[in-house]
Amino acid sequence: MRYSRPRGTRDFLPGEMALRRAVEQKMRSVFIRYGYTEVATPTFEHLELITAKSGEEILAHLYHFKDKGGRDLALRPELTAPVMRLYVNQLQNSPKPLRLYYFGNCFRYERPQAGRYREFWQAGVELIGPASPEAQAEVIALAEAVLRELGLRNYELHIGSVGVLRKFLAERGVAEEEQCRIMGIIDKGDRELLEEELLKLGLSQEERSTIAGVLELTGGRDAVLSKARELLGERRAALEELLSLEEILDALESFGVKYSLNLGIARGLDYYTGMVFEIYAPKLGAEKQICGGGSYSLAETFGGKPVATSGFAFGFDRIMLALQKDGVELRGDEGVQVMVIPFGEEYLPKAVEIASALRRSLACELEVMRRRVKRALSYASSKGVPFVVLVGEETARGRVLLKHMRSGEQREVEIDRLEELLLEEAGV
RNA sequence: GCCACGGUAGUGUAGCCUGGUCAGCACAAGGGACUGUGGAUCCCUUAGCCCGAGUUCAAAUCUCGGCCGUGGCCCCA
Repeated sequence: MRYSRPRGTRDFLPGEMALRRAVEQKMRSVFIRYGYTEVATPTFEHLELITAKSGEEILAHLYHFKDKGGRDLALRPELTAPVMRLYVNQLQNSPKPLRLYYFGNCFRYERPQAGRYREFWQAGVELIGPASPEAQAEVIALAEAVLRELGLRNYELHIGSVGVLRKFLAERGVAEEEQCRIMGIIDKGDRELLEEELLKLGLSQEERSTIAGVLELTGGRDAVLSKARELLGERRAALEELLSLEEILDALESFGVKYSLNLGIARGLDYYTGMVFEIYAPKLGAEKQICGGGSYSLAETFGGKPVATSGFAFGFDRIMLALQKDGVELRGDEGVQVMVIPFGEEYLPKAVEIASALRRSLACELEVMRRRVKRALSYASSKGVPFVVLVGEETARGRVLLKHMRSGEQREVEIDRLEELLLEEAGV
């Protein structure tokens, strides 16, 4: 009986895995250079952690189950909440700012499609402590730096603020829960339903059209900001949010990041509070969002002291797709550098000895199928192994044959010098 | 949640419309020709009709359902 993969999951073969690791390495390297250190959290968490403040959209697609002790558990649908739980549990008293990065698989029960899987990978960061504009600007700049260093060319950064609207609603006495629901409707883009719901909340015609107007605002910084100020009039709390967004944008100037403003961005997660941003790779079509982030509040939700937090997550699989569509050349690991082949079984022990020695510094494969030299060489050749060490009667003189596969050139060398010669010639 | 198209060895495919040869081919893989030398040739071997029901004397082929895949809508990463 053969078994197929569960729906929406993928197998990664060596070729693809090498590329994924290469991209992952590059991402890590940028995170590290911005001062971030890695954390990891469990693949599953208590259901309540996930349901606490994720939003309906996430809950509808959750993988949840009971374990043998009757506990309600869920596979993580994203990583910000688990990382903040980790922070509240164990890192609250560490020096600020705290910069954490992570990389992990997440699960959502959705209809699979190009760039959308039930198991997918996210890579992201959380910056905990600073509330300053420059801190938030740096988070955006970091996301952009990663994409730039990966060599991605076609992407758009959109910055907005859920704070402006939330404060607008709060000023009108709308409870936080209701705000979340409204933001969810905005996120879905159903403007009719939005109008209806705002009416139910008792908002006046003027207030409703102000909200609709703000949501439409997209484009360059100055135009959007002045229009937004005009629309918001005397609503102080909302204006304050707008001002703090402006400060972030000012800070972003020095980072040299290009963006467009979009006050219609709502985000599907309920924990965002202020600045939000999304990055799109237009070539990916429907699943074009490759990054999402912003400033949020979760520490209190998990029983911690309030603390300023912001972060983002990349959809790793979508980044891979975007790089591919952009024609970015990726180079994976080299693979096997040298293969050791004995001339018959009597030389096998010596071959094992030599391979073991080479493995101190080289990726070395030993012929273990007792194939004829001819077949073994054919294998090495088709696998693209650059060097072969042939172990035979020359061992009596402490020597072996070193063959360069590309040129076909071959010479007798001392076993003791083998590693040194290979390191030299392979340039590794 | 909705819509369209698809599913034949590991991979790529022929056959399906017009049911009826042991389901054909290529590549890959393992072995041999060829007991110390690869990218060549020849031979052999391994390996397949997604699952289930129905129609029929007979189903890879027709019908229905399911599963899976690809893409679109919606939403997210």
